[in-house]
Amino acid sequence: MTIPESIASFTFSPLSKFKGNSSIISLRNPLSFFGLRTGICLLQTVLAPFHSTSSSNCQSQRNHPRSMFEKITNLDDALILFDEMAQRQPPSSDLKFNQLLQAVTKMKHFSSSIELFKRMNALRIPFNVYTINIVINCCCKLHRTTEGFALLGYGFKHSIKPDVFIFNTLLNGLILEDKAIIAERFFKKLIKEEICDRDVIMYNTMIKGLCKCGINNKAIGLLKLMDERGCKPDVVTYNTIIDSLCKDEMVDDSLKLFKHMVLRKYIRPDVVTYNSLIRGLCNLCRWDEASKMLKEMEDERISPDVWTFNILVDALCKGGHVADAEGVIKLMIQRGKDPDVVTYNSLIDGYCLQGDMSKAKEVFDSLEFRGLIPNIVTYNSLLNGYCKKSRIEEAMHLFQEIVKKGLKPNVTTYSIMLHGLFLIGRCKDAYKLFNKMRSQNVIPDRFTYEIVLEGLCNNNEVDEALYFFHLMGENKLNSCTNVYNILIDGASLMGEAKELFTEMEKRGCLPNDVTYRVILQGFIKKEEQGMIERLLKEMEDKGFSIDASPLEMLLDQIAAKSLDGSLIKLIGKVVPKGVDSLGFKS
DNA sequence: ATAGGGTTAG
Repeated sequence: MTIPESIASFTFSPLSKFKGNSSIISLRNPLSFFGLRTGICLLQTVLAPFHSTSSSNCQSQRNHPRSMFEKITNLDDALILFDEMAQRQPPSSDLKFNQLLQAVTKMKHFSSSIELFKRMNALRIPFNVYTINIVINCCCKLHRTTEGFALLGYGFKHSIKPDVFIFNTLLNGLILEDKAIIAERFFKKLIKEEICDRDVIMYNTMIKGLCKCGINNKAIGLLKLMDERGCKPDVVTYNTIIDSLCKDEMVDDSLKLFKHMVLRKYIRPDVVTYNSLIRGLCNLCRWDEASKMLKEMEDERISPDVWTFNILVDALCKGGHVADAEGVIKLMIQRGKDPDVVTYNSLIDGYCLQGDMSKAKEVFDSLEFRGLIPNIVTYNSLLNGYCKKSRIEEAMHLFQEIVKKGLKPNVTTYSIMLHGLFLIGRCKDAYKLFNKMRSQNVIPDRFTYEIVLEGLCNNNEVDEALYFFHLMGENKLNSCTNVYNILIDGASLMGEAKELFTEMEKRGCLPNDVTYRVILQGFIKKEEQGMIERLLKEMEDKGFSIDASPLEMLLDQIAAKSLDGSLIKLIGKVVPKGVDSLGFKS
């Protein structure tokens, strides 16, 4: 296979010629993705041919909105128009009302849409199956799918027979709310009892649901099944699974599916397909392949969009190459793709990661001038930067600004702040903030709990941590292994640790390598021969290997004769393969 | 000719 010229000019840069191996360079230096010297010459080469035909002419095609409702860009105008339409004699058609409702929905004012529908009913303005679907969709987007189902009944009363659109909307609602089991039952019922026509969107929606709860195989199974049943999968079907596989770091499987789609099924990939794959490859630092993909999409006349550029900017920033990210932003502007707030959020994140808070702040301040409005993610990035540098006062100040700007701090915002407060030992303030979070109805997630528990442990508040942990009760924490690890690590009283260790298995959360490292270290410190033996045996049975740090501690203590040499045999069985220098035979 | 599905934050 030949490497495209434009990539080659970049990949086989002067340095790699000396080494005669491009992959070494790219592994060690992700920068090679964008050229060694300036960082962005690859992108320039790859992306240049399309420069003149960039999508600027797309805009001119949209000079004439299909309906006057597309002109409505803010909620107030929509509400005024509604009043006008409601008073008009003769009254506006249901078509017009639907268009208005849809315009409000497109602006994401879902509750307002529902309110308008209620007013239509109060005013006895007639509605149809489209109206009902728009409103059900609003309920679903607000995670109020139950109300969506209720509207179904309301429609029946008004002789509105639900169609496949409505059932798909509801199915999607269930999946948005993570009710996959109910969704699957609903889906099967629709199909088995032939309640409505089935179409590709119904299958796609169900496939998304399966992917969302991590059962990619089942999703692929359904993909095959729909094909067999004569419902042809389309690019969205494949995109859904391709993206899910990429997110689960199964990029090779994803690429296989991609090839299957293109070469066997003759389905043309689109920009979303490429974006998913490029993101997946970047996340695994497979830069060369990512740039090949970029080249491929250009060859296929699929123009990178703002998402594509944002993915590149984000990957570069996360890899610490902020200067290159800045270069990509210049490039995207050249190509007529205006950077959005997501672009700059990544950049802010990148500067924060480098610890360059003044640059981060500079980018943040530039948003206004660029006509962009910072969102909660923007604030979270900056907050995180300040907190990590223990600049808590500035963080606090920013936190207050969030509320002033009419934004709502979310679970991430609070978690970042809590982390910052614990970092500088302000446990009391952290506790206060935690309570404030609860009073604002922001639900802590597993990260929040981990931050609180770790924060307390690090500040020698192990008893508080344990108390807090038990207060959480049966609260289902997905990563409860992590939580136990933190607590076991924090509990210097080893009796407590032992209890937690037994308790975690009882609660169905399995110890992992971190658990064993942490608990082993504790018992080595306490020189508890018996417990160490038990743990080493258990590790051998479960196939865990010992970490470098407890191993070193163990050997030191054996050498100092504070632990018995008979342990050596057991240790040999849990030393990871490849550690031969220590003279163990496994 | 007015409704439904796929890609980015700690």
